[in-house]
Amino acid sequence: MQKNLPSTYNPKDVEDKWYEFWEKENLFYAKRDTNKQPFTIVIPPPNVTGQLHMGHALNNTLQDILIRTKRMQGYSALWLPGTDHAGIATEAKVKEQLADEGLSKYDLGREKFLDRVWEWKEKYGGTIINQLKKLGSSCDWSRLRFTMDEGLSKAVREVFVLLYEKGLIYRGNYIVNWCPTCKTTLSDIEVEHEDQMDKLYYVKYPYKDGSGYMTVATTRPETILGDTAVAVNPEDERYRDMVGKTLILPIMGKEIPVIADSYVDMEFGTGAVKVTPGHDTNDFEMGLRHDLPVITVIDDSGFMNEKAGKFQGMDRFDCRKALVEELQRDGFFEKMEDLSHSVGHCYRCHTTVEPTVSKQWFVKMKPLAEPAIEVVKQGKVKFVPERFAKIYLNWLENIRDWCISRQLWWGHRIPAWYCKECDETTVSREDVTTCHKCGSSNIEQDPDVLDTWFSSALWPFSTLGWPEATPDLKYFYPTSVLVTAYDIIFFWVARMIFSAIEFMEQPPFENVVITGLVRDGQGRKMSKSLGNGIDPLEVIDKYGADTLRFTLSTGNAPGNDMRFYWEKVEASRNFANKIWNASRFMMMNLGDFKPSEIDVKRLSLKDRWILKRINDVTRDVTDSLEKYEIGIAAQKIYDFFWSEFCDWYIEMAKIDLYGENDKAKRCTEQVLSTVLEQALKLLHPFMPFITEEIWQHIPHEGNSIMTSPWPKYREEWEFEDADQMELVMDAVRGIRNIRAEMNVPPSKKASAFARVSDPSVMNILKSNMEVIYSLAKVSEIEFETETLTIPHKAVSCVIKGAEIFIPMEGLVDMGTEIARLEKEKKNLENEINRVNKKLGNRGFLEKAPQDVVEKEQQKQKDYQAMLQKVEQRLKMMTDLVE
RNA sequence: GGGCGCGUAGCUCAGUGGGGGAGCGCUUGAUUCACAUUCAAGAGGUCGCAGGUUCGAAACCUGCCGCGCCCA
Repeated sequence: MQKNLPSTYNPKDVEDKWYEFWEKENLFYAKRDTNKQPFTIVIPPPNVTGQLHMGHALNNTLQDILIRTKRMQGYSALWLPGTDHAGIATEAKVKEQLADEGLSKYDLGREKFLDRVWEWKEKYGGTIINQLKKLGSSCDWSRLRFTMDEGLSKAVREVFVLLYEKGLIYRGNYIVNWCPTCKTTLSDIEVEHEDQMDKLYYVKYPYKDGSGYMTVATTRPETILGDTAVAVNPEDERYRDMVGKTLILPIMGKEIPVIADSYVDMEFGTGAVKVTPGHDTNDFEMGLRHDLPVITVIDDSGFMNEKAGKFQGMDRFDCRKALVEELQRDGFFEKMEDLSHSVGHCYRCHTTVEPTVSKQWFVKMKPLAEPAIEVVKQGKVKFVPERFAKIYLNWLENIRDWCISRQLWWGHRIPAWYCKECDETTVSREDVTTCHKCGSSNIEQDPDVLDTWFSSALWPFSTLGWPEATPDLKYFYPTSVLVTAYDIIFFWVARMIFSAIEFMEQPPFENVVITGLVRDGQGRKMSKSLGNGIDPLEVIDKYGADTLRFTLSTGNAPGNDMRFYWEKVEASRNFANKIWNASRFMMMNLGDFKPSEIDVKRLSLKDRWILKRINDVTRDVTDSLEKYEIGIAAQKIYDFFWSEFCDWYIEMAKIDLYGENDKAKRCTEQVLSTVLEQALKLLHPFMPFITEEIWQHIPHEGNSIMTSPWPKYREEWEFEDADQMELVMDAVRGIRNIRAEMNVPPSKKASAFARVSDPSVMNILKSNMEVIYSLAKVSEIEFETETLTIPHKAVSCVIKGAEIFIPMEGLVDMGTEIARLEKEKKNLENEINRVNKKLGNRGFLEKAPQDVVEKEQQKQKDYQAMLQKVEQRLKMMTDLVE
């Protein structure tokens, strides 16, 4: 065994080495094995153009923890990786690059532009994959997929055609969200609503018959140019007689009707609203109900078009000002007020979204949403934590049709061809050259591409080979769990669920584990514009991937946001170092040790205790991971390793390891080695690199810890008497406490007296005297059952069933000792009061479970005995002072 | 306007029916013997407020206050 290891762990020396080893040994490869259960996770595909950020780091750490655990538990564990073509983002990046050369995408033309994007993808698309490897992700890279791969593109076409044939995809003139900067449509969820301060303008619309005017309130006067009605609520008394009258639209001078629609909020403004079906979603719906004409007055760049008359060519916001001035001049303006309201912005560029009417492709959502609602309601798909199911359901229950066409070039081109001769649309799996109706070759493919999420929605099955019935699809589908952040439940999770139900006839996964966001130290979202992002690669470079992983997996519950702190990183780094040093200790002390099965009959109390503890921890960690309580699992193994294994067991083990008793030594070596290896295995999913590095140094079977079997709970390690260790530990703590309070340096060995009333306690303490000597720095303990003559100048502590005294050789400050005893007395009295109150309550005795009552009764006895001893001692000390 | 979450030690957060926890920070002491990225000891909390359910509430229910997020 290696003995000359550095005293601090250096991740840089080991991480890349082991990752290469795992890859070389093909350990990430998931083999279809009918003797094993499959366990499948598909990665939420990061943008191919992206860089790893903290969100990815968190999300992928959690997936890796789950997949590594299952792999060790004997499943055929597949973690399927890949990237997403990210239409808008990628196109934006390449456009930027072109701009540096003074070119636009139109200068290149579609084909050449796409060549550039592919070039760019080949060059930078691997970045995030390599970054995932740095994190330690045990993905099956042989199955790497990309949403624009041939197979996935085929799946997209198949889905489009099938939905079209079923009438679930249609093309129509409809109101859509338009970004005048990105020059594309956005789906409803790509619009971010933000409150902002604006003005609410009150404008007079005169009646045609000259009987005065009606005042309407609007935040967007520029859209007056496209008004086709004014609406009031049918219940509104004020306007009952006005419905059906005709108004003259200010500035434009044309006639528009007053209509009644229950959508109108009587409380808002004047209770009368202008209706602009061409530029407002709700107005558009109202327009449909009342058969109003649709007039768009703003073009795709956000400028007023030819329908805007003299305002043509003006920016929409400039037009607003100009128009208000004109209204004021012409006497149509009544007043304006400040108003805080919610305005939609483009999620990419933050431009104010312009609702506009245009011809787009849509997915009819109602029929698809219904079964997707059912599977969650019936628990066939479960969210962790559950509350996210509500968010999901609420969205699907109020869903509107999904606009899937995007005015971009990078993406899956819509497989629809329009005939210029007969106007027919041909939708086809294969590219076509002739119209399917009239046979004309004068046809043109739709220039638009599909929303990137359209292909992401198919990810859980398209990546496994669908629409082909591949063996992978058969074996690994449906997947087991999806791990993703709450901000893409609508974008992605919901769409995967309804797509999978439609095409695979079953949901894509059983469980959805929702993660929160990683925020900065002040709780702000990490963002490029704020410059407050922490680069995970920087953390890995400075502290190692294991440290980053542990930082992200502890102290946080599913679905809750977490803050990133360097102090937390350091704490995790310290833990890695602790693991390193505990292992180093073992390697330095085990010499020519050969592992063999533990002989339970030879074990000492400390051995039985630590075996019982690792056994419990094994069960608890396994259970927590099973419930996706990853933070709890991490905390449990952390506490065990540091507080129990290192602080107590290793310290106690030193006695045997450095002692003369060969049998005891061998036994301790055996236990030490067994517990360490088992702890390393439990830690492996969290910290794969350091555990592999150490495991390879210690005696082991197999070629990697990552494919070694996950520890099992063992009934033969239950050891009912192992709790006796607590008594010994209490004695050690008691003595340490006295020494600290009395300022006795550890270099000064004290001798102690123990007055023990309980013979079984006497036995336990006597047979573990060496432990007390060593850990509490005591040179000897003299035991007495009866009235031991204790030196007056001694301090004492009381534990269950015993009193321990340490003579202080004239150094005792009586005042300090009395104060210390008073404090202890008060603590005990408090405990006794609490217990007495409980036991004095008849309801408690009658209704509480028997074991709880018994526990309290035992406490009452123990505390009273302890209090009595403290009081006696206190009386003696005070008498002495007087 | 509707919904969700959070409020626990100085800070950041776990805990969710039966003696209030962790990390960091703070105080005191310790270093040839795995680790100062360490060890030992300690201080610090009417678990946001008010009601209720219960033998028993930080946890469950209701209301309120404060903060945040999502949807419209």
